[in-house]
Amino acid sequence: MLNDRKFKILQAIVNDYIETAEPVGSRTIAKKYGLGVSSATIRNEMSDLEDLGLISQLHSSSGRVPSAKGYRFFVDSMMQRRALAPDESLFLQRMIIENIFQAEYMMQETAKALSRLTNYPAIVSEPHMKKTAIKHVQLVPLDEKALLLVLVTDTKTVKNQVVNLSAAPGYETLTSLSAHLNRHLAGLSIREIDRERIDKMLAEFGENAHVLMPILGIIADMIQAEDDVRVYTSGVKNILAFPEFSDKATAEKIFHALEDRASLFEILGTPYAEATGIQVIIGEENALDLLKSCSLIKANYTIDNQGTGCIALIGPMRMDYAQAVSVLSGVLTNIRHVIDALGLRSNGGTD
Amino acid sequence: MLNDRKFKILQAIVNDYIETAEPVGSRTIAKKYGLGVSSATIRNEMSDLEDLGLISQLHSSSGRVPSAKGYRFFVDSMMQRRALAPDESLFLQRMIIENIFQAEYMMQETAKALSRLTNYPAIVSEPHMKKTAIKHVQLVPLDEKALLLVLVTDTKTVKNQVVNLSAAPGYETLTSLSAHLNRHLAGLSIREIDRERIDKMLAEFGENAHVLMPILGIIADMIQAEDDVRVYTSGVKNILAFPEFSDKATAEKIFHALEDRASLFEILGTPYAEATGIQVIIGEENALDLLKSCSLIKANYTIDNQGTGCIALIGPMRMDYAQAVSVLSGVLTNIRHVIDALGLRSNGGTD
DNA sequence: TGTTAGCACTCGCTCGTGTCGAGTGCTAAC
DNA sequence: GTTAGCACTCGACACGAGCGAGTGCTAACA
Repeated sequence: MLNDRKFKILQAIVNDYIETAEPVGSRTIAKKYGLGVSSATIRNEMSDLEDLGLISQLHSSSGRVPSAKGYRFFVDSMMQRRALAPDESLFLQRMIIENIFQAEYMMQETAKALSRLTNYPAIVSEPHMKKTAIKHVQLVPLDEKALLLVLVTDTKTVKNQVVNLSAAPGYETLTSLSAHLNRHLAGLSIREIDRERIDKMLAEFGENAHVLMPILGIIADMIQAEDDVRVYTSGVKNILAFPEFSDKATAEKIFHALEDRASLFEILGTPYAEATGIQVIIGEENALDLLKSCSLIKANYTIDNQGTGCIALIGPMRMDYAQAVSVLSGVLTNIRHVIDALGLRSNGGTD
Repeated sequence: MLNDRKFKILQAIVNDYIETAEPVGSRTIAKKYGLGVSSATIRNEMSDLEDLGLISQLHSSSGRVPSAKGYRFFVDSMMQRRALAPDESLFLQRMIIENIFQAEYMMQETAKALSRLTNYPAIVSEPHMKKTAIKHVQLVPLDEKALLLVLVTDTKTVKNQVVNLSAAPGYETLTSLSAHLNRHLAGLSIREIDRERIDKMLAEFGENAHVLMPILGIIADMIQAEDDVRVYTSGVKNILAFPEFSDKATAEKIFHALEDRASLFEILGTPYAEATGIQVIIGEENALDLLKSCSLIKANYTIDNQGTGCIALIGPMRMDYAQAVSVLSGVLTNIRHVIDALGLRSNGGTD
């Protein structure tokens, strides 16, 4: 499609513009990217590239800027996947070690790592768990009027909540009630707890039957909350560093969108389970108006039978795609390691 | 010190400048704040106010702007404490109800409420717990190679962590080990767990002695983490809305400071336990260079025998002190209610 | 036929100038 | 003590000239 020289010129324009955020002129290319031809020749080639819609001018005597189509071509055909630098790998490895036993912080930490390494805002969503099941329930004494309910789910997350009662049973009683609860509930999802089972449990609870219903209600709430997908961001302030967002109104809009749960899901797109690998969505390709001047780099990861989560980076169209893609890919590998270590059977898309 | 008319003029200048962020001229005051005198008279009075250092001019023909001294006088002598609006009270009350049983989210929610109600960035730090004691320990089975350790402290926070072992004991064993742990550890702080006690426990653990040391190590870590004071922010993006921070470099510096734990503590100031009531720190009165052009409104709250936490709002010097102070005061009352309800014996400073 | 030097042209950027208006300080009159 | 009037200051804004980076076109050259 493009001869070698046009290819190199387009590459030079994209790279230079990513680096400087200034329109790139023919002389700059001739001097800085030594192709062995004069600026006049480059001008002719640039004119052709413009006819192809790969670059464009802001006004009739300015340098050229890559168009969305140009970025697309760059990403698809000439971007060199960069290997992670040693310190980047180290950073990610350390993150695994620190987080492998704390699944609940992992997503937040992943977002932090992404934005730290790339200086772009990062979004990470938890996998959508289709039907969380109870793995273990434990009642822990607190004081005369309260006990603590600890719930472990099959997704290895742990939740706890204080249960206030007019009179809480003592330690021994709670231990035996915990045993009853586990025998009945372990392995069940919330829908499987039917009338019949509750009746049986009420009978076993005997004089403590009055504590059962509040507990079941709280368990239901907890699982409900667990079924809600959480979503984390990090490094949002980095957008202030990009000249394309120097307009305060734009910056504030993006800040706002990245603070709001609903719009975060809009950005990630639903259903986002379909695609595998790392997707690069450039400018106008974004569904959201707000992001038409941004690029989004995202990837899905899947936990078998439990659903798909999403990690993403947002930047200006002029973002460093090579870096962003390689860091995202490294983080994706990390997530898979952690999921495997936790025994959750990862099925994350290859890239 | 000031005659009645000067008083009113200064008040008008401060109020108008807080509202508009534009230097206030004599005609504006004459027209908008009908004092019954002409602009010329007001000009004479303004000249006197400037001699007193209460207001100043940006250049020789601009309107007047309150000086730091002027704001100080305003706050000390003429600010009218505003009552909370019904919807604000409602908002705060609902927040209590939703959070009273989730002490760990309370601080984050408090910060959110503060910034939501005032549109200023908010900072909330947890009280510094001097010596967290163990209230209850529970071991919960997970699978063949792991168990869950749940720790309840005397501050009513609950922590849990997965303990990985080569072979984890079964349910009955864990129940009896939990009982041993509680008998020995309940009521102790980490320093009180001495060699002698550990030896006794090792003896009681019998064939399961090998799990004790990892568990004690993790408990120590948890309490250590609990002794670390956490600090939360909310609404930082609001600074973008103030013209005084329209300079992107300034905005970014503040963003940065409000993201960094260490600088947050610098902002709150240590030791911050001394003062009671709501403090208003204006411009240059701030110790930190970064905040010399900002104002800080803060208050401490104390939990008996456990230490002091801090809540604060940051804004431009031209901030709405009356609103900020009343909202902060309302939130302070809220915190005391929650602390009382949790049985933590509040001792928060009156204001 | 492809490449290059030269040149006219475009257009954003910067800087100086002029005008406008909000605001002040001073003075004289009430 | 208060006010009207007036000269003065100075930032904001608009306008125009000059500059320079960059382009497109053309003619000459290898």
